[in-house]
Amino acid sequence: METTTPAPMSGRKAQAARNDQTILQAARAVFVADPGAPIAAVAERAGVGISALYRRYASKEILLRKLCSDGLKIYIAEAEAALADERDPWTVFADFMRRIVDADTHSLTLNLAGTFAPDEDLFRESEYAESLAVRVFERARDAGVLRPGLEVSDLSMIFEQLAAVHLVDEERTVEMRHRYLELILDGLHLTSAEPLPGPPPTPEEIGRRWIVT
Amino acid sequence: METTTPAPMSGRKAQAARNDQTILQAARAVFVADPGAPIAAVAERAGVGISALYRRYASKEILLRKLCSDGLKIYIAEAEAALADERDPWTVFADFMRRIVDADTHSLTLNLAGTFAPDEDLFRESEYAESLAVRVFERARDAGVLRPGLEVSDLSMIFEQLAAVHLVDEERTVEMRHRYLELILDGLHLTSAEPLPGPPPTPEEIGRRWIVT
DNA sequence: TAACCTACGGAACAAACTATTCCGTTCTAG
DNA sequence: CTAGAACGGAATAGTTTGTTCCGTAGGTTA
Repeated sequence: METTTPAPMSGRKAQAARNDQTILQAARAVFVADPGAPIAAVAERAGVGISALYRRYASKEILLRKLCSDGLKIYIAEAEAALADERDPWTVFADFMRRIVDADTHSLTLNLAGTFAPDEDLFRESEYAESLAVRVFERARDAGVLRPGLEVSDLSMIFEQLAAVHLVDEERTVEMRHRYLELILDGLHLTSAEPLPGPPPTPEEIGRRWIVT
Repeated sequence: METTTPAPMSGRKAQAARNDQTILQAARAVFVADPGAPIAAVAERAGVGISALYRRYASKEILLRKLCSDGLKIYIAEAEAALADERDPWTVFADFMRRIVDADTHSLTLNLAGTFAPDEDLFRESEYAESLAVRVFERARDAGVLRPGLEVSDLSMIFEQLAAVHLVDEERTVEMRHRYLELILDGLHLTSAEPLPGPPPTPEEIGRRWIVT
């Protein structure tokens, strides 16, 4: 007899499936708080043994890549959603930024840059994500709702700045990030203001930080 | 016979005095780039041996405190200069922020929070610096040149965000920080805009991050 | 039920790293 | 010429951490 309920919620398989999630969440939380954290800290936070980790990820580096890759997938999904959004260009753009800040996809980027060797796959995903970001940005710029002189690469830098906001309480941290995001959005929306000083970061300047030494 | 020239620029003493500077600069550069850097990295960057370091600072922690303390002294000097500045309130305030970003006093703060136990002296200096910042801020607020709802504690958070901007080239990094500082300043100067969302960080939330675990 | 296999907990291991100490050397002042 | 300040850098001793290994428990199948 077959049921539509996915799994009896007990049984070894279900437990393992749940651990899949728990471990990834724990890993994210731990590495965002401390990029150099030992793998044992992840296991502890997840409430599992170390071997439960190694069963899933053959090495720390592979786990790190997985986390980054997941972050990119979220970023991609949000960017695609923004491109499908029919509301007025500024609202779409601002909401995109708000959702990225909510998803906190840049905390790992910021902390882990240079600590592990990017994958071939990771590289491809990253390129694709960037190409979507370009389209989201250009749509706003072409609609004339952005301050002159801005570039897509400014977005990366802004996301990273916001990811640097850190209080001990996680919920308050998110609140604070939104506080400063609104401040920045107001600055970005000043369509008749002077361009910002200094040439914007080049894609190369942004990418070079990922090279492992 | 006594000369007014401070030192013959050769001799062991002069060399040592020069090393004092070199070592501090090197330490700053190294720890800003990597807060967990080994002390040997500082020596190498300074082009001296390890014992030249230990002759001056009995331990890594003491060196770290020295760096922090120096940063605070600069901050204090800039704040005092701002309080003595007679130009219009907004210019004074904005220039204060620009100079703090130039001095880069928050890179260490941001990176080192929680990695060493603050001194009694350090604590006092920090309190004094904060009290000055309050006065600089309140002068601007009372003059009505700030967006409503802002608090002094917002300044700390903003400085830390800007300190998170990092490219490989140091000069470009400073340039980028100024780019985003102008963006933020425009937001802060929107005197008739809506207050920012979420309660501002409390002094306690900001200070708690310094507790060593 | 019995054999078997998956997922797991966590101790044990080995490699790497790093703050600090120590000793021989160099250079200068007197 | 000599005492000693300043130094370079190897050696030390302790800690940290990624990964492996082995024994166990629960579920599955025949």
